[in-house]
Amino acid sequence: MEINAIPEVFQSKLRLALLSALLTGTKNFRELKSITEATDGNLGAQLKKLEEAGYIVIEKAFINRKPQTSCRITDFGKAQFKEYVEMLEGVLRQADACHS
Amino acid sequence: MEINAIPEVFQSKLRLALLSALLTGTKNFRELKSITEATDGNLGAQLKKLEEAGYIVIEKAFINRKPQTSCRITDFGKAQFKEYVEMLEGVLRQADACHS
DNA sequence: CAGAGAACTCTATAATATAGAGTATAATAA
DNA sequence: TTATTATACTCTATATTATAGAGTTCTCTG
Repeated sequence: MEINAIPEVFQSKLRLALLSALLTGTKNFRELKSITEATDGNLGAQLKKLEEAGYIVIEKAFINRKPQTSCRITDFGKAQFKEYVEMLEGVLRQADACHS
Repeated sequence: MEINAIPEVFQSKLRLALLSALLTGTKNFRELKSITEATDGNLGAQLKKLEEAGYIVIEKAFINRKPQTSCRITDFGKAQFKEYVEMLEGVLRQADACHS
């Protein structure tokens, strides 16, 4: 990943928080809302963007007779997240090398 | 640093690229323009934001009889960048722990 | 069928990034 | 002194994006 080509996905605090939450396991809409304190509308919109970008999958079901939207990060999403962090780590390493 | 409180500064590809470039040493306006391929207006605006946030210092001088704007990352800027990366590393570590 | 809970869609607003024109500055040349 | 040049800035308009919130849809319950 190039610093000049950072995916759109990572340029939003909320999307980053959602991905972070999902990295530790599948979560439903309610849980994500509670974790991020986003409004329904915004949460839905950003989840949709993450899905469209292939970072997560959204599954709808009725559980305990209530609708539940379950969100799971994809392998691609995980890999991209990791790549993003590794790119930043690379920047730091290079910076350290310059001053040693 | 908390995932829900990521500084504004990091929510822009261009600002991130500028900080990355400056982590390896002081650079002038021309160099940053060439590295990021930003327009003058946008570059000036984003550099100003970085300066206002205390991440960089901007120094103006005439070198070789030409005006030159020299940008340098501050200790605070470096520390924040490092904190940001470390926070993301923490997220990854936690995620790995969940699947081991 | 009415009501409740969940999550969505839609729309309007606010915030932000970006482009580009125009401007200020200092040095130099004439 | 005036014109010219290079640099980087300011200002403004536009485009993009995030966000809030109202209203809608859906399924189950009573």
